[in-house]
Amino acid sequence: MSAPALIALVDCNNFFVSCERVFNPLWHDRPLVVLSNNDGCAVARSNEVKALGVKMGTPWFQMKDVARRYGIVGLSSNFVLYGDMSDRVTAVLREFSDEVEVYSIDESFVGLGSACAGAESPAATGQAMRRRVLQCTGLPVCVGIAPTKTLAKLANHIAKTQPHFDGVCDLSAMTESMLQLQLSQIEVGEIWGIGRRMADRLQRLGITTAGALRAAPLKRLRAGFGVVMERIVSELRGIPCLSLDEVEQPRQQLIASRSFGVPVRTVEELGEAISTHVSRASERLRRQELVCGAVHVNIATSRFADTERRYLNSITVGLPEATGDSRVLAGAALSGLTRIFREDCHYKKAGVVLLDLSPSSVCQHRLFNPAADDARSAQLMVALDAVNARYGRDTLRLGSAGLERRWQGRSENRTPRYTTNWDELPLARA
DNA sequence: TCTGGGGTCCTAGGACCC
DNA sequence: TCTGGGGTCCTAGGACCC
Repeated sequence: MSAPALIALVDCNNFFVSCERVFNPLWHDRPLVVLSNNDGCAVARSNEVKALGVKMGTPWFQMKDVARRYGIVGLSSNFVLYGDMSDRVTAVLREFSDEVEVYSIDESFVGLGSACAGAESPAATGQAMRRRVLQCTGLPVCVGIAPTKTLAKLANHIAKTQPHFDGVCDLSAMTESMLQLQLSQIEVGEIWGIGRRMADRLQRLGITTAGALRAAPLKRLRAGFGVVMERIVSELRGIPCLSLDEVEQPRQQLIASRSFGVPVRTVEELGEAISTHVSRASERLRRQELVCGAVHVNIATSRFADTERRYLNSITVGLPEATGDSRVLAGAALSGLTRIFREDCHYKKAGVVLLDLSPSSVCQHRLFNPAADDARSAQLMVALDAVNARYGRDTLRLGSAGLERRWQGRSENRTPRYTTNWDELPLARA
């Protein structure tokens, strides 16, 4: 059997910040953050800002003092620009290999089967990629090379954090003892697929590093953590469980959501916002040549509102026929909103509800690929319709009970709860 | 005053059927 | 007092990712 083909993970360094620097050299030496929508919080940080200890997702207003003291520049995000830069990086990578899986806006997996032909080593190919991407786009990238995706991610982490690797780390070139030494220095939470919760659980079992997880008994982990963990551990051992997907799959859902900058006080405003969301979503839907079979509307008060009562409710409206027609989708979304309100007795009594809180709304579309199995789509759509017709408001109640449990499970000191009962909300009356 | 906006996959458990 | 078992489909929720 031949050695498994190698995979490279090519990841742009501080991607959004680097994109901004390409177009404004003045910012090369300044500590920089790129901010989320409404300039809410930091979604990208330059190395200088990272060194100051500013965490990903820190709200801008909370770092204003630090920003003033150290001259941090905060920039509004420009996702059209980042998408364009991302496409350029992908185009360069395709010069090296036919097997390119665009994993996210700033990283791609690249199959090195053909890319290494004629090259002195996989690492040399990685260096060539770095030079070429920098030359063509101005963006710095790091490359991690390994026999599996999970190891390639860790290799990339090593390339980024240990300067003597010069931006390229090939784990397949290491001896077993060198590999184990590297992995034993990486916290278990750094592994791709291990989030905070899993990391906590593993740490309680004494498994604190990637090396320890790699050496832990597979069967016990499978029993305790499920199939996802089994795959991660196998991948750490060099057994590929996640294939390279070069062909982009159509989306299964498409979400348009925004937090409101100001409190929304009337149902009418909410309705207008939902129409706007639907129209944005439909536009993307059509651009991706998809149709959708159901519309999901979710409204919630601000997660940060300092009030005892929080409101969160949602509804799924199935469509008789999959469509991308924004008028039909808006109609479905608004009927969902109406239904949420109709099922509240307070609304019925008062006629008008004024929300004196700051809600955010989400509009979500479940999509079906028209080129795929139509019968399956139809069945699913009918099923969604059937569910809503059968259970009506009970569906909502079940949902809210689950959320309540979840919320209580997460907060230790105080247990504010979500309610779907308007009577429990501090509402201004019309 | 101000706290992002997208996505995916897996599993438990209920409804329903034979 | 007795109270099948196996199967499918579906949803909500939980976990993760960037």
